[in-house]
Amino acid sequence: MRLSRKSEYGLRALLELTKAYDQVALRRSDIAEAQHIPVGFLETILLELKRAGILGSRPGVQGGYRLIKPPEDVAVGQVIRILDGPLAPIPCVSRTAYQTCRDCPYSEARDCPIQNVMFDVRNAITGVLDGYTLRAFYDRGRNRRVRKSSKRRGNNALSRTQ
Amino acid sequence: MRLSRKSEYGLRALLELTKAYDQVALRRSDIAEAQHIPVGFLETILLELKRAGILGSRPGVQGGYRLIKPPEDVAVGQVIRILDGPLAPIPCVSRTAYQTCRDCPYSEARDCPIQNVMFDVRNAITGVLDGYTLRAFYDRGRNRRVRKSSKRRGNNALSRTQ
DNA sequence: ATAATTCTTAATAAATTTTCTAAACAATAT
DNA sequence: ATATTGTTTAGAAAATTTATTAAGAATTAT
Repeated sequence: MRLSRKSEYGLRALLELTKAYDQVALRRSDIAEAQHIPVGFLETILLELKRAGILGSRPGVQGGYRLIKPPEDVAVGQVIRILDGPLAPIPCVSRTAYQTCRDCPYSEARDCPIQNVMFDVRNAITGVLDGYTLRAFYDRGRNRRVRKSSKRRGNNALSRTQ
Repeated sequence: MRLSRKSEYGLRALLELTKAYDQVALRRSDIAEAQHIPVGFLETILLELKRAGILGSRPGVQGGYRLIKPPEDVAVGQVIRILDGPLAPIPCVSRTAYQTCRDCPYSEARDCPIQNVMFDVRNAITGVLDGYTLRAFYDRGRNRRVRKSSKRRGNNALSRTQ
C-alpha cells in the first residue's frame, strides 16, 4: 500500500510545473535540482506524463516542460495511475484496469471476501485522489479536495508541440 | 498501492481458520491445499501471525493452527499491518510507524503537499480496513464493516500453548 | 522410550519490481 | 552551424517480494 518513489517524484515535479503554469517552461534539470530528483529518472517520468497529455515540451534554448492542462483539471489520482498503474489494491476491483485473479476459486466474483474488502478500499482511495486536483495539491492546506470546477479555459497560447 | 501476495495469502488462510474457529486446528498443509498457497510461504505467514498473537499452534497429531482471538476482534487492517507493515502510503503519515522523509524540504511537515494528500488517503484506507473484522470478512456480502461489538468472551477453553 | 506427526527457525535462492544510468538521436532557437 | 534541450531505448543496479530448503524441536500415540 505504498506510494512509489516514481509517483512521489512525479507529483513533486508537478508542484514545480504548477507553480510555473502559464508562465515559463522548466528544464528537467531545473526541476531535478529544485526537488532533488535524479535527473535521469525524472526524464522517464516527465515523458510518461507528456505521453499522457498532461505535459508539453520543447527542445532547445528556452525549452523545457510545461503543464498543458489547467491544474484545476488534473487529479492527483490521474497522475498516480499514469506513473504507477491502477489505484486498486487488486486487479479484480479496478475500474480502469479490471482483471480476474488467476486461480480465483469463486465462480461468482461477488462472493470473494478479498474482493469485497478491497472494493471498499479502492473506493476510499479513489474518493480522495480523484477529487484532489493539482491546484488543491499545490495550495496545500487551503482548499483541500476542490472538485473539478467550471472547466475554465486558460489562455493556452502555446506553440504547436507544447 | 497494491496488496501483496503475502497479505492476500494471510487473509485467505484466516478465512479457513475463521471457519474452523472454536472447532478444530488446521494443519498448514490443509490450509495450503484449500487455498492454493505454496506451503513453504504459508509457513512464514502463519508464524508471523502467531508471533503477533492472532494464531496459536501445536505440533504433532491433531496439531495445527488455530485462531485464538474471536474473529469479531481482529481487523483486516491489523492483519495487513502484521504481514506488510504500515498501511500508510508514506511513512510520514503513519500513526503506527511514523518516520520523517529523508530530505523532506519542508521544515513544518504540515506544509508538505504530499503529506497532506497522503494523510487523507491513509485515513480513507484505515477507515475501511480497521473497521472490517475477520467475522465480517468471512461473512462476505452480509454484515459488511461491522464494528467491534460487545467484546463477547468466547469459550476459550484451549490448552496452554494454543 | 520410540516413532510418527507437525510446527519452528534461519538461511538463502529465485523472481519480480523499482529505481536509476547511459548513450545515441532529434528538434529548436539563434 | 552550433549550442541547447528534449527523446528514445536498452539495460544495469538495487531493493523487495516470493518461495524453497533443510535441520531442528515439540507434541501425541503407541
